[in-house]
Amino acid sequence: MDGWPRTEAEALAVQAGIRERADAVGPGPEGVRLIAGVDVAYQVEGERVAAAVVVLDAGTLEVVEQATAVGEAKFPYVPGLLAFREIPPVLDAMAGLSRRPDLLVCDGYGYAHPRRVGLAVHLGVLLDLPCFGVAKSPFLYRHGELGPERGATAALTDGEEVVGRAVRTRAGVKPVYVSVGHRVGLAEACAYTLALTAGGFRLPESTRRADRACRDALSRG
DNA sequence: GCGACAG
DNA sequence: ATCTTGTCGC
Repeated sequence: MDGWPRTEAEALAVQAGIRERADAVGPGPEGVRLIAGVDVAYQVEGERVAAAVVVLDAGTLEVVEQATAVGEAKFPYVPGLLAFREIPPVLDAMAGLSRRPDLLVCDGYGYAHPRRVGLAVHLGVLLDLPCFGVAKSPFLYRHGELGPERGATAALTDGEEVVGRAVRTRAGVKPVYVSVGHRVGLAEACAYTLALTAGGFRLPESTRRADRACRDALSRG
């Protein structure tokens, strides 16, 4: 990672450029066969980080391939600048894949971001791959009530603007927060989220697998 | 200015 | 994110 930002000011400038390159949420990719989950784990004290990309068969949700990478964190955690901390190790892991996924699912936000350049937008643009994010908390945003059944949704808003959707992936359990990243529409991202949680867990199978993989990689290597 | 704040 | 065992519940 050569010209990676080192200061917040540099990161903000990079974000502005990424936002300009972000694809205006079109209809999305056709014939998606490979869906990849992305996640990063950190070590308590040190700078060590581990990233994992796990590729699933879109039809069966079985793991097709996975790659991990361990290294040193190159940016601190700053709300709104999470991408600068997570992307370097993720790109390293991506380089280890033999096949290019058709769609990426990130653990965090995309468009639902103070400047509309969350992790899923940033990663999608850099790799030029369809990408969206699924977060576990609403961050700065709000949403109305949604039914208790699996599949219920409510708009996630920032003032008047809809930035994503709260999606109940499991009956009676706290919803997940889906937002668009790059080259995928919100409705489609939500549909993929439900398909990826058909197994009964709150989080997408893709991020569950990636979460486990990067933790293992961190504890071993 | 102060606190809150995806992971 | 991470520090953390057992435990209550379907």
